[in-house]
Amino acid sequence: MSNDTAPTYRIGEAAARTALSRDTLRYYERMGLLPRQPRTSGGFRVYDEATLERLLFITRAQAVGFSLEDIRQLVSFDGQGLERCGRVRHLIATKLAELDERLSELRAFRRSLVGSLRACDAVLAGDGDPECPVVDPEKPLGPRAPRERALKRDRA
Amino acid sequence: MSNDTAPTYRIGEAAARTALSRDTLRYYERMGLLPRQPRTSGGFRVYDEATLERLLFITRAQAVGFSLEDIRQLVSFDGQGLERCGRVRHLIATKLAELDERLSELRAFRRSLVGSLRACDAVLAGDGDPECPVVDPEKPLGPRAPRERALKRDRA
DNA sequence: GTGCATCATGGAGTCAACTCCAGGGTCAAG
DNA sequence: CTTGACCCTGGAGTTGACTCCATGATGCAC
Repeated sequence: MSNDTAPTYRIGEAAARTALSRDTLRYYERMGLLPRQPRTSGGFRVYDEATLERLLFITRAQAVGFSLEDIRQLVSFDGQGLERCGRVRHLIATKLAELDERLSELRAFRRSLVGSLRACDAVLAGDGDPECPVVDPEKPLGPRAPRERALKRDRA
Repeated sequence: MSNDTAPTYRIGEAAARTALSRDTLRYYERMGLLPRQPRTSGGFRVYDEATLERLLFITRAQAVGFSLEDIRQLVSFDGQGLERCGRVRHLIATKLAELDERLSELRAFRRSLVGSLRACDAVLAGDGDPECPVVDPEKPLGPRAPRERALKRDRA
């Protein structure tokens, strides 16, 4: 039998693999987004692959606009059985509806951005007045990444 | 000649019409998201329709994930002429690219949510183990509205 | 010309989500 | 068995985006 036990990581590795900071991992644990992680005899947190998955899930959820509290509610249903599953289903359905609303907002905003881009091009091509149409009556705006999570070292 | 001058509003009306608070309007002005508004002789801010449009634009931009700083950059190019338009175009193009990335994140997340919903349904229908698949290895999450901006009165 | 709602300003407070820090263990290498 | 990298906890600090407050002026109705 090959000795392929599932790999585990300490907080530094886990942080590197999830592109979060060590402090953020500890913070998530305090906030209940992760259960208290198992520790080594010396007290070091140990992360397994499933937990890293969970962290990536959290990151994606955040990136699309959920608060940590929202996320906590979803992942903290750590009871067992069908009754829990029913509640989770309900939560997910709710979140899905919210997501769809956000999606259509995003699309509407995208349309207005494209419109502005074209208006800009028209102005730059010399058609009409040299008034950039973005900053005046009908101006669209651009999106932005949810957060700069740059893994700054934790008191190296 | 009919006396149809464009309507203007004081801050309370403007706040009501944009579903923002008075304080938020003042805050946006301080932060440079709006130019300093014209005042009545008594010093009261006056808002016109174009400004309300701008506020709605800001709200939409925020709802899809932009920071006020992002938005400020876009709306503060209040110079004139083609050179400004070129810069604005560049900014918009950048934001558009970011937006598309966010859109695909959202769609990916949506897929994972739908998958979880189906997994929940399967469990609830009695197929397989009664282990809700959401909270374990492969759990998706739901989205959330950007912010609850409920127009609390400004020291009514 | 007196009320009363509405407004102004400057500054302090709040909340979420981190981020940093001090003081002190753990552990693998040499 | 010392050293340097890494980790622990508890708590304070930071940033963005508001929100609230005290004090005082406006403005329209009666």
